[in-house]
Amino acid sequence: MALRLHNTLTRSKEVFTPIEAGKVRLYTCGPTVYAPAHIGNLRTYMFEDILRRYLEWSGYEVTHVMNITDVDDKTIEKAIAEDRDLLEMTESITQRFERDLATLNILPAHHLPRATDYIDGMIGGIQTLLDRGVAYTAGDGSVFFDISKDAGYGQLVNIDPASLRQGERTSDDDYGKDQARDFALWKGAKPADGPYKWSAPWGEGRPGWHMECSIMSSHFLGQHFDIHCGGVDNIFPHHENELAQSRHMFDTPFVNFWLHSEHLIVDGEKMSKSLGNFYVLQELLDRGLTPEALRYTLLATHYRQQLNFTLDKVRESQKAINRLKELARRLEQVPVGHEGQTILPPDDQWRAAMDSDLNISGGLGAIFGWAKELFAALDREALSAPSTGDALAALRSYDKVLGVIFTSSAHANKERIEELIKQRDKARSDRDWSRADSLREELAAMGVILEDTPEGTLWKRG
RNA sequence: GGCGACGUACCCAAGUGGUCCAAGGGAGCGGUUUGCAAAACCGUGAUUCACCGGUUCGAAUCCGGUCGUCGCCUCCA
Repeated sequence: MALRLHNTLTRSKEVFTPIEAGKVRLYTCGPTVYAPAHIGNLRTYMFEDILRRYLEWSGYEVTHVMNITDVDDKTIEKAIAEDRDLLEMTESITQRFERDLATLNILPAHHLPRATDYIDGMIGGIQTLLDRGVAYTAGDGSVFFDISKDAGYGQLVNIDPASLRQGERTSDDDYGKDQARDFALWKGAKPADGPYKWSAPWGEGRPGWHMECSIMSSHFLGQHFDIHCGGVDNIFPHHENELAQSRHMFDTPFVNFWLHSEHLIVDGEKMSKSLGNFYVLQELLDRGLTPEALRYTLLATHYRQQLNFTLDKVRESQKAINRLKELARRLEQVPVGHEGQTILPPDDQWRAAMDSDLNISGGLGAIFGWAKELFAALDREALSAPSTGDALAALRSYDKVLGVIFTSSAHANKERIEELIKQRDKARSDRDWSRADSLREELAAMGVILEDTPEGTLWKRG
């Protein structure tokens, strides 16, 4: 059985074979740091996290690079509007971004290069394209890539290059393109850019937004690497252009697998600021939703399917996670040496599902089906000690990918909650049921659900 | 207009030619358990996979058509 991934380049599932045995070089498109990430952005990073974790779970050594776009129209515009230094602003947003990922238990990339640190490399790349005759300078100091020189142009997005050149939107562009969809490798400096410009042989300005990914990916991963990811909106023009320029800058194939995640929509509609259904992580946490429940919600829908994000779905996710956490707790209590039946973990089912283009629903189905058997055996006190150990180990193993069961996220109000529970336990031992019940209601109002067990009172978030 | 995805029980969702008279999660109902709960367990849920037609011994799964939903094509994950 082998891992198969859907390659946008061929629009089909292909068996994944790394360039270098046992190792995977992975590049994922990171954020443009002009505003905090919204839940839709985070969906894509969650998909990439599952991809990376599953590759690692399968035994690959992964090198993961994510770019930080810290110079483009939006970042410059915002810095100037707020009268802040560009790098100071982008750095603070980048740090918030990293905190958001950590909150959701998304593994940080091994390298997080900032575009502004690689401008010299980008200038060198553009020079190569000029030298090779596939790029040209425009009157204002800009440099454009000539797509008519690229026979493969349009392959990723699946459109005929001829139709692109007949595009009717040519005149929209401020820069002097002489062909419809030629794209900017370098943007000549404009007054609106303020101090944010760099010197190049053909004039002052800044890199076009596709160039950074070619240069930074090749810097860390080589000119030919395994997987490049992003959201579907990146397919065109960003990745198409990145592929075109890389193909001509480098003398090797560029990327073997292009993977793209579908968008997240909210309550059935596209998320947008104008519709007012625009969620940022912190707002969701402020509503009392837990990081684990949000993580589960974002990972439980297959990455090539639109994810309809609703608050109900997050609540369902919380319950699903609670079930697995409860299973772990029960397994930990089985006495050593206990006799009983053997129940094997569903490793084959889990692997078969995940190997099929990361079929997470199938994988979760396997885990929950197995969980049901374990609970039934545990209730009958009929699970053998070896099976218990295997089950716990398997649960920990699956959670290396899922990242929602054995988490120890800091809970707000934890001390207050535990104090109230202590008072209630006292009331219960005094058989003061009305006081015990009112304390339980008070805790319920805080979103805390109690479980009285022979081993004491447990609590969890609802 | 071009490109693409999708339509499976009350909701979410896997399954892509027979082992499916269709996984799993959530909600519901009845029962066990519990001081009461919670959690867990037992039982209960689609004779059916948007609709119509076709291929086949056999289709949720393949082909054609119809209807519907959504996305990309412009900055956007």
